[in-house]
Amino acid sequence: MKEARDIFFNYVKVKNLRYTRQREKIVEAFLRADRHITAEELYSNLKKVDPEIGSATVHRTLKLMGECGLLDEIKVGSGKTRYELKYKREHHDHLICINCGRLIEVRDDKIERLQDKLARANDFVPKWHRLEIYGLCTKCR
Amino acid sequence: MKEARDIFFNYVKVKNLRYTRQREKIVEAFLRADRHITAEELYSNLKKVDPEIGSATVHRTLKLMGECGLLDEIKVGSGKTRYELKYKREHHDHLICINCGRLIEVRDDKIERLQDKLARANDFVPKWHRLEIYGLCTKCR
DNA sequence: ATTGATAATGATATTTTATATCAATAATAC
DNA sequence: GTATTATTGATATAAAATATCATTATCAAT
Repeated sequence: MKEARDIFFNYVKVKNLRYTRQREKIVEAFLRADRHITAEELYSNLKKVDPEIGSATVHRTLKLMGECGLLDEIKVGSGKTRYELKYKREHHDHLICINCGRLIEVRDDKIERLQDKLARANDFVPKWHRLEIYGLCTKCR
Repeated sequence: MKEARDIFFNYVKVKNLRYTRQREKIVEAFLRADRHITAEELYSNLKKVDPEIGSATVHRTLKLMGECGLLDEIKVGSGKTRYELKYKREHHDHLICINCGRLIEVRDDKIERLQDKLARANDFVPKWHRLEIYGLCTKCR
């Protein structure tokens, strides 16, 4: 996943920020990580390999990644924010199991188009959206 | 809005909970309030009239109202949860202006049906959903 | 109406997640 | 190499929600 990395470090350069060891490690760990990871999980992953990284820096770097469009914040359920890689992935929606918490990614182009139409019909310029369908997954019903 | 009130107090009765002065006031204030109110806002509304009500009780009562299906929790943006009356209102989605924060309620039956279909196609039993479309409203574009 | 069991309350403490502070350090331009 | 200043990590703080707990209030049984 070389390109996503480059997006980030290009953003850093453009904004006259600095290329640091920590940022590099955090970005790479994020790109390697499971989808929908929390800041805390990412921090503890990194901690194992490199105990010299602070959680504040993880939060700060995730924020930067958000600013340059690399990830989305997903706030759902327990108040813990989850971060999801956005760049170069097709947009998708989520099915969320209310019993076990499983997240399933789905997509339906017809829905996407209708959403756009709906927004425009209300004199609204859509930029992005979030659709979460709550219910029971196969295992839990 | 008598019926919503009754839903709540019926739930209280069924669960062998108690009918208290505070619960009554909180529920009625919520039903009178603007849509998408926060716990804090509701608390401060109540405080003006009845300084004897505690914020913990407001939170607890909102939770109860959620359990009996009277309201939805909307977690968006700032980490502050907003509560929205659900009972006897048609389900709707939200357009959210990323500039001024305006919330516009919308609904499209075709989208609703497709969402249901999408969930079932994934072996998922949908219970409810949330669709938020972010963008710019008329004033802000 | 009185009483007994116990649910509910409000004040406060605690938890949880994210952000701010700040002295020390490290990255970059010159 | 040096000066400038962004970044870091530890820690404190903020902000929202929940837990604790002694006291009070509800309500069923009498």
